[in-house]
Amino acid sequence: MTMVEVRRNLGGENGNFPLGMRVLAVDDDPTCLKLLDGLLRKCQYQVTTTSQAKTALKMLRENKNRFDLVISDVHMPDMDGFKLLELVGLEMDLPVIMLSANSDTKLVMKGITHGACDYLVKPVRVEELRNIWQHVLRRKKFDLISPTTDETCQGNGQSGKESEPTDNEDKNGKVNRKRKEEEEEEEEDEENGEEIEDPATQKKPRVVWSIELHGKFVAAVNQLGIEKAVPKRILDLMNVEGISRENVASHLQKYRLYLKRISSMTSLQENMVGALGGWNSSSMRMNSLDGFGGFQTLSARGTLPISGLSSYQTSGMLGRLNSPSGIGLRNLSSSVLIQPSHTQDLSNSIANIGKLQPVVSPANQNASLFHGIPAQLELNQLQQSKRTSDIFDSGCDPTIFTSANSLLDNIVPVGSLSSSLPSASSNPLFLQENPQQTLSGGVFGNQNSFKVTSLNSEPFNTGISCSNFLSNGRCNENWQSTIQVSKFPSNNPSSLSGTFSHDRLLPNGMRTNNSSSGLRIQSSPLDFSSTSTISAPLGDLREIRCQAGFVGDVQSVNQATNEKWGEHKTDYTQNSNHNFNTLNSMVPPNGDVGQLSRILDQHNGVCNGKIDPSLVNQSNRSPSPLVQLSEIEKSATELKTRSNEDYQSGQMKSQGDLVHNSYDSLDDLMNEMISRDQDGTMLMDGEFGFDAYSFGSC
DNA sequence: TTGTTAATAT
DNA sequence: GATATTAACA
Repeated sequence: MTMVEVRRNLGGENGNFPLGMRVLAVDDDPTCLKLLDGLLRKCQYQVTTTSQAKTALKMLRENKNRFDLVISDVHMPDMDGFKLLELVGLEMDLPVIMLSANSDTKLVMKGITHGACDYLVKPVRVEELRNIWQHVLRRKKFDLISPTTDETCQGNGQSGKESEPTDNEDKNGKVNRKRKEEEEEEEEDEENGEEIEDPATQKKPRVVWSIELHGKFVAAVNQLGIEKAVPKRILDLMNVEGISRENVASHLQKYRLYLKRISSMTSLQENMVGALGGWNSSSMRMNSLDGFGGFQTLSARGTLPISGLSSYQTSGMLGRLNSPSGIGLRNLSSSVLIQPSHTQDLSNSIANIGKLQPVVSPANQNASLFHGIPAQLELNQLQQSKRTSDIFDSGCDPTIFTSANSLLDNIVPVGSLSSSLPSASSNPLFLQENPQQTLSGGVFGNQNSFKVTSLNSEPFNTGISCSNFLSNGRCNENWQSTIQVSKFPSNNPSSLSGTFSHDRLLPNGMRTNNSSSGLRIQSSPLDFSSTSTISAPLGDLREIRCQAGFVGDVQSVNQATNEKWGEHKTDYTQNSNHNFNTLNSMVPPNGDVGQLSRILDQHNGVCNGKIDPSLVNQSNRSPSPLVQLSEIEKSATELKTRSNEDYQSGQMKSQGDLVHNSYDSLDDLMNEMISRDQDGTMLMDGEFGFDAYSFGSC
């Protein structure tokens, strides 16, 4: 309804509002009433008079639309003016003007608070009556704008009608007063047109953390290192206008919670694995271990497609042992930084986080990422398929593969790795070896689940951090940073259940003992958008015994490296956040994908005869099932026969799928895992859960 | 002032 | 419930 229409209605038949406005005048004093009548008529109002309040009320009730406004004396014998005011307000919601010779402020206040739209003091002047129409207009306008409020008012009136006047009075008074205030505001707006809001009350525009913005945020955080990432610095690094320190602080808060959640998920996963059985007593000890090379990356649920496999190895280990470590990344259009690190120098590593940045050119990513990886993948897959056999029972699982289910709500199907791999907009993470890292002894020394002989007790620490930012829609879900750090547990002779016999060499160059080694795949019940796993290289391992305790590696590592986090009130230490930092820091600023292939090559070379660990850790779902190496090897060999390109371009299918299905043959497994498009590129299954693989060793 | 956390708003 | 803003506190 337009204002014109409102005024037409207000004007009644003639449409010349306020001319002809229908006014009911109530006053017990005939003289005053007569005078009032005359004045109102002088204003060309349509006037009805009565000397009795009850009569007035009756008239109003008979036809609620008969009058536009009521003018009532306060003091009347049959009914108090305020009572009439109240009832009118409740029942008709007509504007009521109080009239009284008493100009006492309290009385005026009472009238207004009880809902009177005006309070006139006798003798009333025509000038005052000339503008009373505005109350009608205002009331009508208000009704149109806020029918609900009016409705409420009416409702209150109805309900309170029978109750004590005092109760109703207060209630009504408030309502009416509020209305009055609103009316005044409206009036102001009308008068001032577009009034400038008070800067003090003006709300800040809501900051939407777009992907780009978040990307800058994460970049800044990475650059600073999570430890030093404080709102102000982040803001400075982001160099974005329009956001305040508070905004950043808020986002940082959320980001931290996110990381924490991830970490807790990891812990949960570990715990579940341990609790699910399949782990013998010795394996249970793994919790006490510093953690063995298995680690996984987690990503927030969101839309991170991940595709990419890379392997890395610790530099120290590589140099000496050439033992390869593999990392599986499933991150398309996301940035992932992975770098092995040594536990001992976490602080330094963290400081270097900022240096980590994805550095792979899209063109090369495909090849480089997958180069040399196939074997490991194969192992994983094979093991998964063969999961029915319990390798752990046999006693040795040097290598652990960890895969986490995808948390991603949206998984982006990848047409091909090359296409899916980081584009200019995406920040793929890549594993890089850190040549500078040196192994320091002691890591393996105390490991229960894992025994390595000839390791020299060198600490082995690997870490991966992945940060994935997808370009797809939701920013919050795009936090795909995952971090995993794994430390190789020190070897604990007591925990050794067997010796690795290096009888067989896996296609990827890994040697495994049929009886003692197996792949173990760990899948997390939790969805991880991206998971990456790293296999810890076991350089000089002559004997390796593995217990199915790799799952706990991450946790143990965290504990080992949590000194810094411990400083925080929040428990970051237990989570992967810490790891994340470490990993990031470890990643060489300029690492290139080429390293992956190189690493892989090394891996092949190193593994020969030296490493057996091949456990694929299939997370919670089936912790115990293990695949025997022999079978794995066989499968792996078959896989190897396939073109290398296929492997490189291939992507893993969700682990979940794999888990649920047992494969009788390699082909089945492969089919299940990989779908290809016409170009021969692998297609990522929408429910792809195979986000990460971690290789415990070799 | 700044950072962190919790409460509150959207 | 997820996010963002704001308040409160160290």
